[in-house]
Amino acid sequence: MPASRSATSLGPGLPARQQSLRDHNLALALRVVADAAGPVSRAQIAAATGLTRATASTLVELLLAGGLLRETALLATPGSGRPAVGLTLAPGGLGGLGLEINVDYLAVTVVDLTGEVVLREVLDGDQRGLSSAVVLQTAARLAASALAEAHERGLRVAGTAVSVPGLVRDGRLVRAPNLGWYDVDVPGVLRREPSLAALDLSVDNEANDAARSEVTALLRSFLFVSGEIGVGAGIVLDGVVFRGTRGWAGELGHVGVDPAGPVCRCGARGCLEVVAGLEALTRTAGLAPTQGLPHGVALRAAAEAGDPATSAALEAAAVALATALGGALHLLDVGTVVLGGAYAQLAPWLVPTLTRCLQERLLWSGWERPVVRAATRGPEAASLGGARTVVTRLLSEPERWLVT
Amino acid sequence: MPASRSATSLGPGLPARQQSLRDHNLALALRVVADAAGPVSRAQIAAATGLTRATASTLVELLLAGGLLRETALLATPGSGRPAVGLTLAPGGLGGLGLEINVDYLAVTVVDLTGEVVLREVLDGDQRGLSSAVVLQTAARLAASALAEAHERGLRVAGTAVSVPGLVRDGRLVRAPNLGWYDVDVPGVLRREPSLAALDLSVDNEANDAARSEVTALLRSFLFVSGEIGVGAGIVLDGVVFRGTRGWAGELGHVGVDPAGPVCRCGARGCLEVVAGLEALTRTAGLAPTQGLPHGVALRAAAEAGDPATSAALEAAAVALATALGGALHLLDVGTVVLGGAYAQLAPWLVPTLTRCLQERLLWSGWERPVVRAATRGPEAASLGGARTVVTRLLSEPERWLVT
DNA sequence: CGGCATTTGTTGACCCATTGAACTTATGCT
DNA sequence: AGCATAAGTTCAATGGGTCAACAAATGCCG
Repeated sequence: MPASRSATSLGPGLPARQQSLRDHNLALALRVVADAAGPVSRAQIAAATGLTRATASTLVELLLAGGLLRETALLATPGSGRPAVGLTLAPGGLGGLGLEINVDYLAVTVVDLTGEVVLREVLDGDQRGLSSAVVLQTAARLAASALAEAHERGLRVAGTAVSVPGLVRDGRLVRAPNLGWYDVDVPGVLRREPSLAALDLSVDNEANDAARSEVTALLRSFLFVSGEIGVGAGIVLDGVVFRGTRGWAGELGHVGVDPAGPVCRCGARGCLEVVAGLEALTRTAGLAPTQGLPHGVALRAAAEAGDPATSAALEAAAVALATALGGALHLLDVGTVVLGGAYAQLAPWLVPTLTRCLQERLLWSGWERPVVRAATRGPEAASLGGARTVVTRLLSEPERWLVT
Repeated sequence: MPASRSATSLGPGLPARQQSLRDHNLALALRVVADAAGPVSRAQIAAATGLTRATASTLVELLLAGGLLRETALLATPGSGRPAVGLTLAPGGLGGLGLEINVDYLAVTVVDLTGEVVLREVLDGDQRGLSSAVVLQTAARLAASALAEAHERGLRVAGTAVSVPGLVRDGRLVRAPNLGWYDVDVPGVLRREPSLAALDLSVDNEANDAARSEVTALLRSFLFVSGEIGVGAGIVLDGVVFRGTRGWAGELGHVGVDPAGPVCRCGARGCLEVVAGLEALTRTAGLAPTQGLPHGVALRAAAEAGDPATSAALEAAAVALATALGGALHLLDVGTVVLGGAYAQLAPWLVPTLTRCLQERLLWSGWERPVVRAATRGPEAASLGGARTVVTRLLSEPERWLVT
């Protein structure tokens, strides 16, 4: 399995110094441990990286001293020879925090270096109508308490990822229509909470972070489709979210699926969003427009009850989704679709038709089957994905966390 | 302007040695010279890269010895102080060769380190019906003669890029329907020509290489749409062609644009290809199916003559293209479309409608205008793009070309 | 039970690339 | 002519990886 990923120090355009060698090789050694199933020996690190045993040893020494690795029991050696000392990622040493601010809940997740969830909290409640300052203060308190709790358990949080349901540019939330927020300096406001003041904060779109939460060793490239009132996609290529030239990539909702379809709020005709978005689904299913309550819940209930109008609406949505996704998969050459957001709950009714239509549509379905499945995470998805991102970055630049 | 690009030595997963430092910094220094408008001094290289003047000097010394750089006249210094020695890419030293094998012509282009065309030859002639062995032998001879000619002018060709109109996987041409070729070992056959035997040969899809030929310092991310009987796209992101997980990315032709459209040979309904491909265009325009002669020529003639059926057909194609491209631009967050292949010739009739429809469709057209324009290159596009790719790779790993 | 092969991890001399500071070279300005 | 200024070079110092030898810890076999 290729270690892959990227961005291990030595950015292009930057000069390489001796220190860069160290940084690169530290990350390399650390990644071997992170990607391995069980404990790993120094000799195995040397073999896997191509470095000398001598170098591997010194690197491991530094990582141990920095609290990133931990020695475990001896490894069971197959043949004869001196037994190896096992090395694993240090649990409970360093970790990452993810904080999600969404329309009807706030969520926080803390993970350790292994990516395991240490701590999670979801705070339900409709945030619409509240000012951004108030909501962000609540979120900041939530994060601060999680931070304190994590600290109490001996976990140093290395950074925080904030997920928001809107367009992010240079760390600022440009607009979040569903919250009614425009041009909010999210990190700035969060940092007013004293215990967050010094933290390394990064902000990204909620769908991107949710997509990241679905990355596994086996599934590293896929399209994460988030179906809510709007329809968005997180494009994940080899474990990395593709953001496009301006960070606006993944606008699946405004892919045209029917030139004869209804007019969208964007002005065009037959966008996926107006055909298969939750509002359209609810209307086509003949359900009353739900106030406050998420559309997904009502739809799922109706589908479970076997309501024929709802079934027909879901069928039509699946066909439209297949058209849009077929185009996207052809363009990007990706083989897997993960249904997230409200689509995850509706997956049992969407997947069969969607899969069938995609198979009919995709040029390469004769060679490789397209895979469509529901997201595995609920509302904690984005905060988990954010927290994992922090950890991934940590693993790729460990030098920042070594005591000097 | 960011130097960007990528892949300057030190691949992820590989250990970093002292030599890697050298390699990285050599490429860095070389890129400064390559990206600069005029000659550059050692001191400027040092300043631009962040390296010491001492290091910059030794790097330049190596690049001079390797024939990659050349000293020019002194630079006009603005103030006082010792005048600087100018450095430029060595013209006529190392270069790259691009060879295109297409349905109705063969083409070869040789460029020097600066990307300037040194030599070009196009051999017209329908290749259909001929066996791959025969065609490839002709192509090999063409390349060999270009190689000899270049050699005579003192140019060392560092590598060769072969462009083919079909699906490439691991260097093999899996299938090229328009040529009727299936599973051809292109490099293997080409290497039977003695003077090509030792060359570094790489193979890629013709549309990808044509797309590369449109990359400039100002335009580094765009969608290159190649309209022939099929419709393909080369996705260029920050100067690099995006290939997808299996190398099949850019299949724009089978993006669905009309659920009520005609059935495509892929089995689906309303693919872009059956609505706006050349065959469809010719048919809708009421022109006789042209034998041998490229469809594009007949269409352009009819359009120039003001034939109303042709105008209507082009208008309809532009609308369909806008639907497909709107989706693609939304997904990828790219702002520019370059029309290539036969679309380039038809651009005057396509661009106005296409631009208008895209502006109506794109969410961000209020902030930034989408740009649609015709490709600047004719049949030499792919071979030029291929040759440039060779040079780009050369510039990113200069250590391979330094005498030891 | 003892010697031996085998593998792990460590030590120290060596190599090599970048740094930093001093130095030389070549020009413009006064 | 003298001085300021900037370009390019030299050389000892720094630091990181390699290499080979070695010590440590185990299994195997006689």
